[in-house]
Amino acid sequence: MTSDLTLKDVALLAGVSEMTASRALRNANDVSINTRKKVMDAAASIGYVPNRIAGSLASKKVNLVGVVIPSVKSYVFSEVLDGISASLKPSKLRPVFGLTDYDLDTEADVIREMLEWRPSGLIVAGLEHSEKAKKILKNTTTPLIEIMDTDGDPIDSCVGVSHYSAGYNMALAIMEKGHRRIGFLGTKMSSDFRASKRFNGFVDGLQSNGIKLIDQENYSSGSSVEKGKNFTAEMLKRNQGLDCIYCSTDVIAMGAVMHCLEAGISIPNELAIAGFNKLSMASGLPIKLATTDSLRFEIGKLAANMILERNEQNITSQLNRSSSESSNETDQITQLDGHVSESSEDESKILKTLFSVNCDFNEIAQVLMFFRGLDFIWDSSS
Amino acid sequence: MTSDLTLKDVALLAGVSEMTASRALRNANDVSINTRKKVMDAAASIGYVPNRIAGSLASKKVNLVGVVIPSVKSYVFSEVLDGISASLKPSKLRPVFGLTDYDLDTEADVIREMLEWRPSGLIVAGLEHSEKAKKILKNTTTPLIEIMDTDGDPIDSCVGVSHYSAGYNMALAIMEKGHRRIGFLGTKMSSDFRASKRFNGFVDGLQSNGIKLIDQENYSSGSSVEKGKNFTAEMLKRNQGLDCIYCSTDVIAMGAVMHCLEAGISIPNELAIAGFNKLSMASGLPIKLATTDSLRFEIGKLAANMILERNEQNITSQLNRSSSESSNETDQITQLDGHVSESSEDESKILKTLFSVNCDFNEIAQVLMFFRGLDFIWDSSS
DNA sequence: CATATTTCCGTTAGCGCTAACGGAAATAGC
DNA sequence: GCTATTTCCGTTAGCGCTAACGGAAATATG
Repeated sequence: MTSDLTLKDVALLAGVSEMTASRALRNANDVSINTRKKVMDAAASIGYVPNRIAGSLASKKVNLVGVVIPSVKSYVFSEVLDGISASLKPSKLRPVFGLTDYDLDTEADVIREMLEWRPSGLIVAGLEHSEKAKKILKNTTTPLIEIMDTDGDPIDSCVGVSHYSAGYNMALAIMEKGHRRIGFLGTKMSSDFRASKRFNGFVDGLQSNGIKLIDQENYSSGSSVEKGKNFTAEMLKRNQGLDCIYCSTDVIAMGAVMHCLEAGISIPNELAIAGFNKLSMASGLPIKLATTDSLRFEIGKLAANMILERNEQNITSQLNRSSSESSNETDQITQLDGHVSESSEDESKILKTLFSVNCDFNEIAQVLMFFRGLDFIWDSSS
Repeated sequence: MTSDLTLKDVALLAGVSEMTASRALRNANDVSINTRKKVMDAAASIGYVPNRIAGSLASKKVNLVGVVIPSVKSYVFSEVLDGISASLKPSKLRPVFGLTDYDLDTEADVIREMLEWRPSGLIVAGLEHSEKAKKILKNTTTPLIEIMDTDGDPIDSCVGVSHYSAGYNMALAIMEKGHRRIGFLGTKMSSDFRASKRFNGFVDGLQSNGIKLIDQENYSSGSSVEKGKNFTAEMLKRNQGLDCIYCSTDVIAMGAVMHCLEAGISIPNELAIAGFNKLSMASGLPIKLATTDSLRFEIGKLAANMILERNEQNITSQLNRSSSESSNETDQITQLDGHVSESSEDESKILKTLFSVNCDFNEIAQVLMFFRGLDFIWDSSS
């Protein structure tokens, strides 16, 4: 309706210069209380909404954090987003989400699009990227946190859990409970690297005891309780004497539980079931699931905090720079740049501390396994 | 690492003007194949990433769609986001999400922040907003779609289902099945308007048959399977002879089912259970849930499509404008503005047709209820 | 009372890109 | 052969805002 209002309109109405109006609206210094009120009132009266595009261009500050994840449908990433939102809420930074659909080419496009906005930080799920994406990411000054996974080489910093270890340790826990005839149920792993790492870890874990998988089913497309239920039924039909199924996620494991409830199969006496993620909705099952906590909320929270820290660093280093002698500034900048690039490239990567994950061995529900997450943060910036 | 590259760098390297470089990179017309390749190569060789902030300011096109929702944790909104993403994917528009935490003041802030980016469209969950938010929304030229709900007055356009009707019709369906001693289980409704509308509709529906709720439990904070399970247990303990529970969401209803499975209560013979949303994960239950489809994906898809349509309209109307005589342009604009503002303000709102929802009376699973969604789109722009 | 300091506001000059126009070169038309 | 058209590229002038500086007015200092 109202054609777009600009600062000029506000300034004219308030009887001040554009600059003063700008300062007043941003709560910057150097404005008297009276004029500030005048400007505020003027802006409110005409319903002025500042143009962030112009503001960001002029100030070179964008205050957006790009978040690149495979999907929002999965119950996994939504909690990551929630953690990120929680961390960023008190700050000026806001998350912007991009979806890759588990496709590396799409991911590269999304990352590129994100960087075109010159965000204050970038959070990307996973350590696997296309060559194109890697090149872009290595070339950028934007703080980058790769999340969810730690099995691989982070480009900048990363926060996550080791999915290989999750699988490996779950295998050990399962065997310790005496199970030997074990099956695996999960999605096709070509595109879900973390699921595939869990699978590999699991197989290796079994192998360490000389045990091999009896059966495995890798169905395509997304996980669902229903699929878990149906495939469990099929797998049990195929394999007499199967005494344990490791599912690639809790969603599938819930389906397995559902089948057992329906078919009257006793858990874990006749069949043990393990999943991954520690989804909250699984906690309502009549039988508690054995699972590994993937610490989704915490990972999101921490990743966002790391971005915040980096931003504060940038701000303070800029302050230091401007407070020092203003002559010969080019040298100063070069030095700063040199320092930053060194610390983020050459510095040996530091293993920080960690989450302590509670063991969740549920005796009441008669379930058999638990797993202590092997989780760490990899931060090249400290 | 590389300090930020600009178009100038590319242009210099390619030996052309900035304008030509800009055109080449945007695949615009008026560039020969040779120079385009030269520019592309130059850009690739130095790893140039265009600055969208500057581009958007100059072209006055932002290509972002703001999406304002209460939460991402809830299994509900993630599917809406998915629908929006699906629709926008083939276009140039990209979704940006903002979370309100079911708080209207936060919502107003988020909406304002979104509009500061001058998005191509805004999708906001719900029809209830703070006065401040309403004022901003009424004042903006940005296409606005309010989603999820239709019980109320949309500011611009809306897509959703009637939650009041969902509750009302579920009550009718339940009574038709012969149930009379009915309880309600849900979250505190002060902040979740749609849940509260379902509740009111449900109570009115029962009332239409002279029936009153036996018991109700409105717990605070979010829904979870576990809470549903525990509160069902409590409600059954309090009320002998309760024969049906209507839950404010499927998540809670799943918990109710879990309790029954655990306690050996037969569904629906001893206790009928109904929910809302038709969540896919509920489809894996040994017993199918009675529920109402909230058409989350479809709503998201449609809302995004409406934004796309509006944008095409704007583009074509701009084309028409520029193709007509270029003199006296001011008049033309005024006329256009007048037309647009009239059609979006004064035009009587049109009830379009809609989704046809399949009835899902599940005989196999022995569940008793179904509901045909009363869903429509409210579009003031057509 | 003169000077130093602080408070406040305006002016200038961009941020990095693109719309719009104009003009030269290449091609077409007769 | 000269004009009309098309193809291609550059120049100019912003988009709406803010950083940085400078200067006047108000206040503090001796």
